[in-house]
Amino acid sequence: MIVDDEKNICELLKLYAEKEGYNAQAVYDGVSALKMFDEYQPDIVLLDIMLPLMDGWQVCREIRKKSGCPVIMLTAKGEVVDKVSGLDMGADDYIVKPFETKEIMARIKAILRRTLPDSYDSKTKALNFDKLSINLTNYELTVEGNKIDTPPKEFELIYYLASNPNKVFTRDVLLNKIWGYEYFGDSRTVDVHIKRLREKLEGVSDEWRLKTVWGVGYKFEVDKQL
Amino acid sequence: MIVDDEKNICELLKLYAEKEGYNAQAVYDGVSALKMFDEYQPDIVLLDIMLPLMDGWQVCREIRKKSGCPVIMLTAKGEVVDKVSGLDMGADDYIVKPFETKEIMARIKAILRRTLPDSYDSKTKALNFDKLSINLTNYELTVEGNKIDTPPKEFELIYYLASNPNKVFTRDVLLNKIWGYEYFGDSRTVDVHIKRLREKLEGVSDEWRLKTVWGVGYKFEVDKQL
DNA sequence: CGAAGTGGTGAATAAACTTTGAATAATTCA
DNA sequence: TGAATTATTCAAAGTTTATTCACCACTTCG
Repeated sequence: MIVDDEKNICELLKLYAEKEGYNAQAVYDGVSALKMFDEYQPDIVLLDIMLPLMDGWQVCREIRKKSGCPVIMLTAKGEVVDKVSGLDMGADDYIVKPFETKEIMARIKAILRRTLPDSYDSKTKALNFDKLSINLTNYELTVEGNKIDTPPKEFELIYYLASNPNKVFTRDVLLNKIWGYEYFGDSRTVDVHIKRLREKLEGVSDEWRLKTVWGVGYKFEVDKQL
Repeated sequence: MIVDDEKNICELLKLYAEKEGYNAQAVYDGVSALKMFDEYQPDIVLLDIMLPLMDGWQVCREIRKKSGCPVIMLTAKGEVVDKVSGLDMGADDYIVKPFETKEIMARIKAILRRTLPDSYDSKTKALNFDKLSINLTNYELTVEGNKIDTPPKEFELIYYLASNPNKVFTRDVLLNKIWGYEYFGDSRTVDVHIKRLREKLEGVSDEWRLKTVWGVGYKFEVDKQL
């Protein structure tokens, strides 16, 4: 997502981003930026500081409140910026205008590499594994292109597990992250959802699986890397 | 992890990092850096470009091959650097010497905020020894990359022992730390678990072993240091 | 309203792991 | 060397944890 009041700059960045294979959306003021952010759920934000309606700092702060999405600040040359307090505030990088488009793209690439899981494809906004694709944008799970019906909870569960492949999550953590509340009484809720997912994904691929870690929890296990 | 051939610089950075509450390790050449990297599994690396034995670029490239760990490059003022190709190569940020310590800390903080899991627990590190890796994040024990099945108690036992290599623990201590309660009556519980671990790890390496300290307890013994 | 889809529960069953006790082996020390 | 102490091993019994199932409650939507 590109936020800058100079439409030309937006245009330029958008073109370059698309040339790199990214999806790009541009908005021209701070308030629209926040709105778009919620709707569009970008993987990264390029954010000018001088903006109508709400300045870049405020926008950055608002974004930080609800998301860890990386933010690159664009600053006009000569603009006095306290880099330290800015970084401290949640921005991930600075670029001074006028900039080298090539440099911006390199920085975006560098940040995304670190930020997103290897299996995430920012072009389609989906997590991809052998024969399986998990797309948060449209809440869709596909196996070799065929849609698999997955109710919300099931979808969120597999999405969460698959965003951190190989990492074990306890049931507690999953309940908190996905169900979003402190869970009372014990129950086999998570297990049942795991079971239902397993049924649906049975025999699809042997490169990944929903694995039980006995006495601990579950993980989305993936064999090969790269 | 701080890598710089000027010990003073290392010292300075280390002091500041520790003031911020981080653990810091310093090494002074590229080869040691890679070695330390495997052992220490840092959360972030500060890496000078000019280094003895192997330069910063090469070190960065090697690190990238096996990990997404963030890397900040330190470049001497006037050093000619192609920022773009550098970022593209896997570095996450640049800092030009002489630097503001405050700025470095802010950047580290910014990167870690994004990089580390929600609840930053420094325990999510892997213990690595010759051919053996013990990874608490995925609850996985691997020997030369191959997973070894280990039930919870066995895993926790070897993890605990291996977190303090060469230190002897009595059965009582182990029972308390791992089983988590005062243990009454005598039993060979610990012994049995040790036995099963030994079976699984038999002949894997001669650089370490689960050693009985007669009349006292057990230790995870490692030959070489560093 | 009623059918279909979704989410959660408790109980039965199954699987995996841990502990125990006893037999055996190794080590220490007098 | 041999008695005493400590460690190892084994398999069976015991325990804990996971899976599954059937069912009920709740929501959604025609």
